[in-house]
Amino acid sequence: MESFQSLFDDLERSGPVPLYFQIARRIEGAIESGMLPPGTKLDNEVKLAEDLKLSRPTVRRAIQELVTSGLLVRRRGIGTQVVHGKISRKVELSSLLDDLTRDNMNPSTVVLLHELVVPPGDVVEALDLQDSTPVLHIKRLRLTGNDPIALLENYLPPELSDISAEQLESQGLYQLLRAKGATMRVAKQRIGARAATREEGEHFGRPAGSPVLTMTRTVYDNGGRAVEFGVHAYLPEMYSFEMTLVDR
Amino acid sequence: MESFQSLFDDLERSGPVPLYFQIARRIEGAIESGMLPPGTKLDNEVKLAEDLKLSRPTVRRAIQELVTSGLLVRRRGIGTQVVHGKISRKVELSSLLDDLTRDNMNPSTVVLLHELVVPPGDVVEALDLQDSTPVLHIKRLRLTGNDPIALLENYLPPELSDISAEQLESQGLYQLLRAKGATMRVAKQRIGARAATREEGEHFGRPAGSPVLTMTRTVYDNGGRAVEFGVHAYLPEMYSFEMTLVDR
DNA sequence: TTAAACTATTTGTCAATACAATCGCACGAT
DNA sequence: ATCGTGCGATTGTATTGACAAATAGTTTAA
Repeated sequence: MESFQSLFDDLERSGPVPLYFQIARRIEGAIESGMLPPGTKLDNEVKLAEDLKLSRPTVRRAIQELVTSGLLVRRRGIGTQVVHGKISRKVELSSLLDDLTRDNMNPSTVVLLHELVVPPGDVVEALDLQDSTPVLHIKRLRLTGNDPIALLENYLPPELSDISAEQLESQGLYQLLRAKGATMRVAKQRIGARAATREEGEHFGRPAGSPVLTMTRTVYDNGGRAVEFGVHAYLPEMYSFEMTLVDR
Repeated sequence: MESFQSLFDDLERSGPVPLYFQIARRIEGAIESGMLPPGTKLDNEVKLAEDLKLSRPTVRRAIQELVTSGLLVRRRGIGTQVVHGKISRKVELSSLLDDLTRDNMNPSTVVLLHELVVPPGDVVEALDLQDSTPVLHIKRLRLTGNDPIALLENYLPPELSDISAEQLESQGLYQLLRAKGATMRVAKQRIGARAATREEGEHFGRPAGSPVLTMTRTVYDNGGRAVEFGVHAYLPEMYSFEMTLVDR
């Protein structure tokens, strides 16, 4: 609709951050801050490119990023609009701890188990292990304030098994893995539900058999090697998965 | 690694299907058929473009599609590889009926409720309704063979409320909506768990209070207008959500 | 009056090119 | 033997240019 050139004033044209990314971030910010309310029509790509003194493909790529993530909708002959309906953060390859920290939920972690074990069959398959070298098996209770929210069970491959229980209480697992140089590029996960075990019930302060939300996830690095295998149980009153889907 | 030029023989250069899309589909097919096993290195973009007699941006866009959907991994200086680990179909803006049909699960539908109602508050909000015009409220039981799998409750906005119970038993809701010209571009959904109500328990053949997996979804069309609002309960022994996440 | 045809606008697709950044590896210096 | 250094290979970013296709609105014709 209008011109928002001011939004794009100080683009770093020679910095390490790609131009298309800088633009995408600013538009995203403008949408989330309410400066661009739902339904707003963006300037057309040609004009935008002229205003920003950039090429059309660069502008187009920035817009594409936001279309793919569900913030914008493009229609040929019409233009580009901010999506109606409040769109929330999608499911990302992020850690529960990061999510809770970002939302100021005051998260903490209690390590319940920390041992090296010979991997059971399902873990061998999930991590695609070649032999029976012991792997690190951990079980953690995640809380927000004093309220339990999830019981997290994880297996780590031998080369990433030198993590201490103390480290796990002070930092998130993904933080630690990243610090060790693991990349975490692709994850496969399954979300389901089942009745709580007695152990889960005790930690959650609920009777055994009450419903829990479950998520099992295997994370792979750049080279396709498994980095982590996790079986998580969430207290459904406290947590659920929210996501935005876009049809392309 | 090798040359797969044969894969790309008869590209329709002047048809209505974009070239990058044709290429992406063929690579996808080659991966799923096992012709390109996990870890296989694709030819580099420049060579691929030469072989196909296309520009590099076009080839690159085809590859980009598959990277975004988690089938390929690209690394600068290294090349493009087929992702390790069997990657499954991600959560898509698809209907349960389509999924079950594709997997030969012999699905069927029983319409339990079909009525016009003045929309309750949460529905007004979800569908972003301006007045209290009655909306269609339906409740369906979805089965595979003779086994119940889900209880589906939906609300449709007034302009899409002329759908009969008979139509719903023979076709999927999304099929019907599409036939009415609705587009369904973006969806926002939440996956959680809770205890089954008495009604759910009866339909599922389980005691009330046993765990159910829940999904609430609002679907929007091109213009950002809400097309459908659904509250679904799944029998967790029969169904779960599987998805692949890619970090970009 | 109504329907068809045209037009302006805007995104979609594709090409050809240039240079930058990163990675693995071989080679060489210490 | 080990640690850098440099080089080739490959993807990442960005520009410019051209034409196609879809949409909404306007004008024209029946």
